[in-house]
Amino acid sequence: MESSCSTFNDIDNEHPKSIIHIDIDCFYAQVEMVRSPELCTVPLGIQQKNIVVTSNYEARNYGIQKCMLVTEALKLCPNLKLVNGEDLHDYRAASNKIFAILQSWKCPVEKLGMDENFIDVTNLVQERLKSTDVNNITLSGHLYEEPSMECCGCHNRLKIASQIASEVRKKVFDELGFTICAGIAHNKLLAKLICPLHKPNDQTTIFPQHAVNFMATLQSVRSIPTIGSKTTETLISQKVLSVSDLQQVSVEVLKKHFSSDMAVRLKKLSIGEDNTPVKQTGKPQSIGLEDSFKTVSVKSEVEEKFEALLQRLLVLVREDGRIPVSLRVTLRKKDAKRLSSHRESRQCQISPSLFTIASGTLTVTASGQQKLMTIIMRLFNKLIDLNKPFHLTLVGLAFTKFQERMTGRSSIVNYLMNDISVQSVLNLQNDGDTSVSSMDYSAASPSSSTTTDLSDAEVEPSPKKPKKVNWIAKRRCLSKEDIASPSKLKVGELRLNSKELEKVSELRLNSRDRSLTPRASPAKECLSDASDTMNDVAEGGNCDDCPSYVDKEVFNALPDEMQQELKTMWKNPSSSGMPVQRSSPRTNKAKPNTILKYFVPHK
DNA sequence: TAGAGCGAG
DNA sequence: AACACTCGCTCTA
Repeated sequence: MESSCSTFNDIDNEHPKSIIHIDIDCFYAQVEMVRSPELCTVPLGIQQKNIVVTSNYEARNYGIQKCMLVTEALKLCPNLKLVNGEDLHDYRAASNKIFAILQSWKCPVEKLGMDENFIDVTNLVQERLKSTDVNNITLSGHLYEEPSMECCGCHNRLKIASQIASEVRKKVFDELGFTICAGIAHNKLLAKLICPLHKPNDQTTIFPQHAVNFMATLQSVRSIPTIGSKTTETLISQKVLSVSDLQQVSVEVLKKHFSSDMAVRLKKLSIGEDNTPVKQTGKPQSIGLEDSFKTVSVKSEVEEKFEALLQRLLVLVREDGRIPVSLRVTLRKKDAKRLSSHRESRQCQISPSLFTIASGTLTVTASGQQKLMTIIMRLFNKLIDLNKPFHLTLVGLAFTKFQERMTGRSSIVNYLMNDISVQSVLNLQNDGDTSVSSMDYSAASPSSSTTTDLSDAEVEPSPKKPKKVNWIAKRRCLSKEDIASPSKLKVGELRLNSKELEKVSELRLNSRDRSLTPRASPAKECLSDASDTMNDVAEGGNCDDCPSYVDKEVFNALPDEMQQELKTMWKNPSSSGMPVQRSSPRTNKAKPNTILKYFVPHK
């Protein structure tokens, strides 16, 4: 059942979007080959523990496969050159560099792990279409299948998208030396699934009309993203094994085992339909760590574990720069029945005043750390009855909310309290043509004067208001430093044992030290009290017009217009969304946000 | 809002 | 190959 297409050629059509999926070839191996070009000509394997996690194509000729035992791999290829890949630092750095390049097309980019990205080039395609002869558009790279009929105009759009994909691949190769694959389609699902059809260093486009047939070529339902192990199990229990099976089974049957929404979703996926948006990747919504072990049954031991976790976690939070306002404690009890991940957790709000911002650096006082430990153990007590014996196999700690999702203006205040961010903004202004100005969404975003209310209400964006949702998505972007500095890493990509973690932490600290302007001269320019809480400083600003937490040099470097606005804001904090009290309810009225032209908040 | 479950890499 | 770790999304009470 091929989807019927209209012959309309306007924007309001059936397949309006153009999505590129980017996949870096044998990522770890390429990082090593780029670093040491002599490795390019030999079979290379990346080793973690005693397995080869990936290999270059030279090695694959010998039959080396992902996650093969080292012994086995060496049998197949005695000459296999092995490089230890347990320290992910350089891989993360490379991943971030690539991400930065992808941002230069000024389209939403969503990072998926270290070696995959989605780019929504819909708007860019639309732009290019205006200055293109629609009768003479060529496709770049492979096409899954020649079209047998006209469609809504998506063929031309996807052809242009394929050209963009070529540009992307060329630029990444020219600047960093990485070869990558791309899949081009009108949605994320198809773009991702079509991507590996021609590997390595190549690209494939699929037109919507071939979606159903293409999906039917997939062996297992498991190959569809969002269908994981559990869903596969359930489907198999209904004799649905292949994607083709899923295409044929009735929604009614599916509804017996899945929610109505999920049932419909599964059916759509099976025929290649997917309307999930590409979400601009930004800072994580939670920062956490966990530690597993054989067993811990003593309270004091638990306390030590949490203490250690907290220390590491505070490093990460400091690097992130945002002030956490919620803390979660997780644990896993030793369960006779199943070792599997039966976690339990408790969380609570924490006072932002536990954290201090001094000279742009987030810190926690000793007493603040003690208070945090008290909170942690209180949450722990909610999970465990200390009067009874207990056996734990895992403890975890995570900050799950951050103080920053405030009004447009107050988010600017956050910028000024974090010199890394301010620098990134200044960079933006100084070299406007920079290739990594990820925050310029002028073409895609609604005119700023129409979107004034950036109040708390948007923390939970209403899916019914696409405009607002767009805005949220666009506000979630990385600053230049986020991308360039290896110290700003997505915690989710951290997968090291504790020793490695310590090493990385050191690296992060070092690189941060380098990236910050002064070494350590706290409170020189202003009479700021290091123990000021954010609330305190917000009310007690001095230093002429700018409060103590603002670097005066930075302030002076800002455009006059913005200086004026900020001064007004500081004089009248209560009406301007200053971070006086984060408990202030949703009283924010719409207000001018011209200042947002200069800042794009982290989140 | 908190907590659990699922999915991804 | 299975497991460990971290993060995001969604559903439910």
